[in-house]
Amino acid sequence: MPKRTFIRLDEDKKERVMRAAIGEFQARGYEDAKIEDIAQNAGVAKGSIYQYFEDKKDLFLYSVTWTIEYFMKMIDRQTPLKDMDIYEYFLSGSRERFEMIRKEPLLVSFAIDFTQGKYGGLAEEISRELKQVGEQYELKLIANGKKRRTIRDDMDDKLLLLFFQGVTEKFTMRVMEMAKNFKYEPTEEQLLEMKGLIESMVLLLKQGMGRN
Amino acid sequence: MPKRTFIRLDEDKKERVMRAAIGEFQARGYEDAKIEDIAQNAGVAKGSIYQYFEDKKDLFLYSVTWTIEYFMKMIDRQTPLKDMDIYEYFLSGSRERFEMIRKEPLLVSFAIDFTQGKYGGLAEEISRELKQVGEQYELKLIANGKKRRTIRDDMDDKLLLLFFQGVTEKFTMRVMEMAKNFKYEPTEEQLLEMKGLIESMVLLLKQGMGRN
Amino acid sequence: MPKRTFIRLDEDKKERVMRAAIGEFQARGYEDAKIEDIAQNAGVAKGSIYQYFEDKKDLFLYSVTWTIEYFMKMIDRQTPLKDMDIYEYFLSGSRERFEMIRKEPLLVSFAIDFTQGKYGGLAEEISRELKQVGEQYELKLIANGKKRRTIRDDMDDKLLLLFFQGVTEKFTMRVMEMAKNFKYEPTEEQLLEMKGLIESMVLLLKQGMGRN
Amino acid sequence: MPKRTFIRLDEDKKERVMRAAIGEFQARGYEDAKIEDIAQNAGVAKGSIYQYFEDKKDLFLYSVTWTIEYFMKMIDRQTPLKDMDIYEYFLSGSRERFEMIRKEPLLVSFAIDFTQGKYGGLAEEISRELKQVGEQYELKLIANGKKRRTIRDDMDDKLLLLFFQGVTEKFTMRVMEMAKNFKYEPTEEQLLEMKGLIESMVLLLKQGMGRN
DNA sequence: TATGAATGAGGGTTCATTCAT
DNA sequence: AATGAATGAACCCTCATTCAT
Repeated sequence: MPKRTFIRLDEDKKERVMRAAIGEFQARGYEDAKIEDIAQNAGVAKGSIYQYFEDKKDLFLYSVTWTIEYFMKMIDRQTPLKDMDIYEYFLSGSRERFEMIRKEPLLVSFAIDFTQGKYGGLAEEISRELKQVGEQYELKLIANGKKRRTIRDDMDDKLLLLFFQGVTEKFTMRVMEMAKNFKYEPTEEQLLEMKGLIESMVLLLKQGMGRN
Repeated sequence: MPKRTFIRLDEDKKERVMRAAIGEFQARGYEDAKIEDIAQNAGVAKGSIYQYFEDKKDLFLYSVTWTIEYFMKMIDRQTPLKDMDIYEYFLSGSRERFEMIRKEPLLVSFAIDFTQGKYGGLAEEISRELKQVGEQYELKLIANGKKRRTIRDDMDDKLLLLFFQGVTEKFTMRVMEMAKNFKYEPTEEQLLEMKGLIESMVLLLKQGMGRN
Repeated sequence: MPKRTFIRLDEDKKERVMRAAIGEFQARGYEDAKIEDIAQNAGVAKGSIYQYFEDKKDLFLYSVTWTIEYFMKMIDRQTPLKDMDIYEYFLSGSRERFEMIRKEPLLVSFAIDFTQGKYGGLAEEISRELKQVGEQYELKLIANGKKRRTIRDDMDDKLLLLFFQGVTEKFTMRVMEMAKNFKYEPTEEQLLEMKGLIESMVLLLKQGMGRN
Repeated sequence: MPKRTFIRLDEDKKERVMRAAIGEFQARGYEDAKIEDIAQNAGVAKGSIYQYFEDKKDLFLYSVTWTIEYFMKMIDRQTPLKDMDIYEYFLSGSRERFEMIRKEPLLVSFAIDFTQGKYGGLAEEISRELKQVGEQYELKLIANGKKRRTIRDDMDDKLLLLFFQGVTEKFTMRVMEMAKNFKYEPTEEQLLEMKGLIESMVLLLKQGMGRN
């Protein structure tokens, strides 16, 4: 819910503001984030922030929304995942995914943090939505897998989801950590290591929830 | 690092202060936590908090330490798990674990949060300790499992640990949520549901990382 | 002292701006009045206000002047009151006076407020003018009355003025209040009630300051 | 509604704070009044004001209440006015009243201002109460007068009240203005002038609403 | 000339920390 | 040692005024 003034801004300034905000929130947490610093980093005056957003909370909430939309666009651009096999899901676009992590570590870590509830009740409402979209998709993958007989059908979908999320979140975090460590282009070796990580994960997933 | 004054306090008051602090930090997050409210809830004067601790940060850090020590004691009290099978780990003692979650939901969720980095860099240093103790133990279970040939040996211990943690943490969270819903004693039915949850988890773990 | 730009505006826009300003000052008081709201209500851009007036104070001062001029014109238009008896003053033109209150409650109440000093020192200087014009006239009526022997001559004109103003202002306020309550045309009944009010007032005035 | 902290303060500090507040509100109006200046003038820290009052509005509201209570005490100390004749009301105790005006010009002018609605809607609630208390008393004086046959009985009490208030308020204002002009002790001459003013007023009142 | 975005000084408010009792 | 009042730095937010288009 930014104000009209913000909507009308040119893309460049909008992006500068949003990235400055996200950077500040991520660096200091919501309470400690200073509007003045955000404005400074975005290259605008403190007062301008209040021309764009109702208040600090509004700015934060839109930071979450903006990030979600950013990823939505990213994902849209990627191959349609409609009928993908749950195990293929990670093995396919993995290079693209690594790329994204490398190019947008700020957005990625911000997204992870608010999704995991690190911003307390603040982002809850918005991120719950995101979470559910994700869960819907994952549940569909699971249902698909049962139909294709690649996933065991002796267990409740909810339980399988728990298992699936537990494993994938943990590995994603691990990949994130690795990604943060290489500055520019990852070396071929690093990419291989990450690929190995993902393959192991898929193997474990397949073993665990697969129909053997 | 509380001051000498705090050390000398009688156990009851010490506990009241620590629980008030943890409750406040957990409810509002570090920045939003108010010393005044903590003092109030502990039934002491605001100034007294500063007789006990250097400052807010000191109080927070000790809240983490205190929680860690609490769990260390718990763990010590349990049957020596030395040679336990990794799958048995959850099935045995599950009732005890439920008990703890039910009796100390505050401490459990506080521990989960700071372990998972929800308090930003603040608790990192101290909580690393708890994390490592846990990890050491889990790695030992994994090594044991490999020896006993109950865990696949074609995969790196670190990767297996990741898998193990991902799954168990997610299920623990789920159990926590359930535990929050029953007020006093859980009904036999609720206990059964939780037990079913754990059994499914163990099954998935076994399938995934087991040697089939 | 509006700028040349304002002077050149067409009457309609000028009036919209002035009424918006007066409405805002009256509704919120000088300090709380927001230039933005005034501009909005006048249907012009905030910046335009600064093309018309030096600053907020300038706008306020001119609001006072504008109102005064409005009433001057009104008064000019009425039958020459030169030789009117002080008691007749209210009984004659009373319908016209009610009309004005009904048609311009905003201007009337604004005039009353700044005349009575509700805007602090701000309007003092300018409104003193209106006050003096009024007082001059009332003093003339009093002098006339003494000559005609309808007003007691054992009391100082200044004191009689005080008495006269006290009574008439209070009753005017009362009439204003009543006027606010009827939406469109006042019913004949309401007009009668107001007339009765005025007649009672005149009676009291006559008794008090008259020569019996 | 000051906080407990304020209630517990010693009388001297309480009075310093209240007078500083009233002085500031009276000098600059509500919006322009600065908490910092109030604190400074009271000789306390800005933050302390917030230990005493919820916020600026709370402080203002209590300033009104405090002033009212101050006058209540003053009046209580004076002769019981129970059965006083409406005309005697002003003639008796006039010297005491002048004294009060001279000694507490700040409180008096503050009281007049908020009673007359100069603080807009802010003090409305509280001052309405005060106004009604006053009106009740004045209506009683009028009823008494009718019984004693010192007030005409051919007119509605409400109308007589309007007349009475109009006259007395105006003259009170006039006396206030005069009082502001003498610094220390009023000269005997000045007292005489004020007395003359009051006597003229009573005469006019008596003529106007009296039974002749 | 009209517009509305940009600016930043100013002031209310919070709260960790200090201090007097 | 315990208390709770006192302090003031820090920060959000408002809005009159300026400025670029």
